Amino acid sequence: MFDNQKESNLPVINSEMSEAEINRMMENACEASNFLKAISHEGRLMILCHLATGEKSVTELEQLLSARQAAVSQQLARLRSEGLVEPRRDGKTIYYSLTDRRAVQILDVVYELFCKKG
Amino acid sequence: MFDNQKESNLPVINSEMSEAEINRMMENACEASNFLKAISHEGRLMILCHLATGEKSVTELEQLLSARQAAVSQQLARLRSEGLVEPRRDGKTIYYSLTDRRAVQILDVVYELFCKKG
DNA sequence: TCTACATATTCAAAGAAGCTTATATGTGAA
DNA sequence: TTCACATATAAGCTTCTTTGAATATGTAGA
Repeated sequence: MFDNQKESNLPVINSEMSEAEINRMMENACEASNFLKAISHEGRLMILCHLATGEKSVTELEQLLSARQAAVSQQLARLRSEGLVEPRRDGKTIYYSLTDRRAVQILDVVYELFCKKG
Repeated sequence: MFDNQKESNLPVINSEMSEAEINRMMENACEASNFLKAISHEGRLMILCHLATGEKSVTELEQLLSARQAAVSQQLARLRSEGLVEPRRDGKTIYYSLTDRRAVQILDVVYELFCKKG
């Protein structure tokens, strides 16, 4: 096993915590959990990766993911509801871009850990 | 909107990528997606947080999470099957600890983003 | 060996999430 | 206004996930 304390800046959780602190922590965990669920879907993860290189229209994303219109639109709806992306209309087409620096930061780490291995 | 390019080290994904490169990327996305799914469960996320402060027995985790024995054990089984934690037996009790630096790194970022806000 | 304790596993039920098909909305051009 | 295109939403279905209850495994001590 490796030594966590050396690598992590995570706070110590102990029994001296007040109930308020524990509640706040549970809320944070819930929020983080929702965020992670939103990005842990393979299609949505790929969408975020593609958007990280610049805004894309829905049709472009459909092609990049080889997925159907409705499916992509629903995945975008989910990301929108989490505040991770935002739409910009230009005529008939709608372009999506990232709005949340948190998404980019997590993606960076995920990219480090899963794409640069080996 | 903010400028992704300034903040991110993510690679550019363009149409000049070979099929092999795209396949590799899809595999990575799939692997990352599985990893993120494993940690995006509120209970499992809390378990990982608790383990980040040092190994804990199953009973301790049950109390910390106010959850039932079977539920905690199943969550641990999932984390075990993903290779994120490992058990150590000492007499009748079994202690769990983190085994995957990736979990700690993601947790660090998540903690930064969701617990230090405001 | 028998018993008690700690943990794991199995299985069925409940719930959540995702996809497809069909339909609706909004925009530009004729 | 009518049509065509781009996107969004809704409904129904299927599949995955999670949970609780019951049961099994493994260990220590009497």
